[in-house]
Amino acid sequence: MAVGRGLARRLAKYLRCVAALREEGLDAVSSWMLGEYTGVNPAQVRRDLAGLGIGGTRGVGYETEEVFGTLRRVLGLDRVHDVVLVGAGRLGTAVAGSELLVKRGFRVAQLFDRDPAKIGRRVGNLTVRDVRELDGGERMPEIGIIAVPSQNAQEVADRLVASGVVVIVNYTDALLHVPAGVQVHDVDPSSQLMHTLYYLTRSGEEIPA
Amino acid sequence: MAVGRGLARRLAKYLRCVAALREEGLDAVSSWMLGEYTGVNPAQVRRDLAGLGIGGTRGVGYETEEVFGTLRRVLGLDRVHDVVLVGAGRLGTAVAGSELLVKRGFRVAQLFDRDPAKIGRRVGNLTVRDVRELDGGERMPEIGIIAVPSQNAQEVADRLVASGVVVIVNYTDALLHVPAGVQVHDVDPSSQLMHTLYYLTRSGEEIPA
DNA sequence: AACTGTGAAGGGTTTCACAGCC
DNA sequence: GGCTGTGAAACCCTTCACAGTT
Repeated sequence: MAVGRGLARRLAKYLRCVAALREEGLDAVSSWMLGEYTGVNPAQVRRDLAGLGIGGTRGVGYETEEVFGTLRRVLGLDRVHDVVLVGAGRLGTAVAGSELLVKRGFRVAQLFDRDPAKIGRRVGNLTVRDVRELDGGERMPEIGIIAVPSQNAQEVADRLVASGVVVIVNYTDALLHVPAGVQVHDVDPSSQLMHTLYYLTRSGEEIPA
Repeated sequence: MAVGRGLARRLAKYLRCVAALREEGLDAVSSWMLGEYTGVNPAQVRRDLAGLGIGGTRGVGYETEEVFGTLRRVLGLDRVHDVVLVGAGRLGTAVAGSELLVKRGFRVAQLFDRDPAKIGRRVGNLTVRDVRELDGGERMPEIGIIAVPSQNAQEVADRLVASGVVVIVNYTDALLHVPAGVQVHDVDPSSQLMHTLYYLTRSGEEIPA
C-alpha cells in the first residue's frame, strides 16, 4: 500500500477527534461526524478507516473504542517515544514543561543548550547539558526539537542529524538543510502565518481544505 | 486561477530561501537551487514562478530581487499585520517576545489572559488585558494566536471568532471547531509528531514529500 | 553549457453516487 | 432512516522530457 502523506495527517486528526468523543462517552461515531470535526469528506473518512481494517456497522457507525485503539496503534502512540530538546530558553522550557507531549506519549529525555549559565541547571527533572556533547557519540532519540535562536538552528540541526535524529520539529524561522530521509516540521508562527496570508489577501475565495 | 493549497506553502518556502540567498548577494537564482533548498522538484518551481508572472532568463535563472519582491507582495508580507495573542504564560510571553513574527511583518497588537494576577502586567510594550474584554465589541486583528491551556482553547477560539479573527494559530492540542471560513493551524509539537510517527514506525519506507 | 517554459503522461487523492445492510 | 462500503469519474498535482533561448 503506497501510503499517501495526507493520510497520516488525517489519521492524527481522527485520533484527536475520536479521543475527545470517547471521553464524552460515545461508543459509536459516524463518518459524517468525524468528517465534520476534522474538515474531511465523509467518503474519505470511510475510505481511510476501511484501509486500516476498521469496519463499521451500517446504520450505526464505527465503534469508538476500536477506532481509537487502532489509530493509536497505527500511529505508534501506544509506545513512549523519547525526544531530544535543544534550547533551554523561554520557549524551550515552555516546551519541556508542557503536558502536551506527555499526553501523546512523548518524553523529553535530553535537554541541551550552549549557554554556560544554563548548563547544569535543572528544568523539571532534566539537567541542561552542553550542546557540544550532542555529537553522535551517544545513542540518541530519533526525534529532535529545535528551540534556539534562528542563527544557530542549522548548526543544531547538523548535530541532531549526526546523532541519529530523523525527525526535527523546528521552532525557528531558519530554512533547514538536511539530508534526504530526515523530516523537518516548521512550526514557528510566522511560517504558519505566511502561507495563510496568501489566502487572507485574497479574502472571499474558497480555501482548499 | 483555482489556487492549490500546496502552492501557498511552497511560496513561503521559496521566500525564505530567496531571502537568504539575497542576503548573500546572489542576484540570480535557478529553479534547481530553489528546489534543492526547499525540497521541491525544479519543474514545479518553474511552474509556480511562471504562474506568478515571474519570468526567468534561460541559461541564467531568475532575478533574485524580482522573485523576492513578487513573493513578498503575493504573500502579503509587504504590509504589517496585526495579531492578537491570548495567553500570557511561558509560551505566550515567548511568542510575544519573539523576533520571528516581527521579522515577517507581524505585530502582536493585543495580549489577553484570564488570570487576574497577570492582567495589567506589562509584557514587552504590551499590557495584558482581561480575556473577557475579547467579546467582539471592539475592532480586532484578523489573526489570532492561542497559547492557553488546552481546556480553555475552544472558549478562546469562540471569542476570537466572535471578534472577527479569521486565522487562528493554535498552540494547544485541542481540536478546535470553528465556522467555515476560519482557518486553524495546529502547531503544538505533538500534533506535528503524531503523523510523523506513522512513517517512523514504518522506517525504511519512502516518505512522500 | 546551462537553464527556462511547457506539452503530455502519470499517479494519487477527493468526490459523487448508489447499492447493500442494520 | 441512517450509515457503510466501493466502483467510477473527476480533479489536481507532480514529474518527465525536450524544444527553445541565452
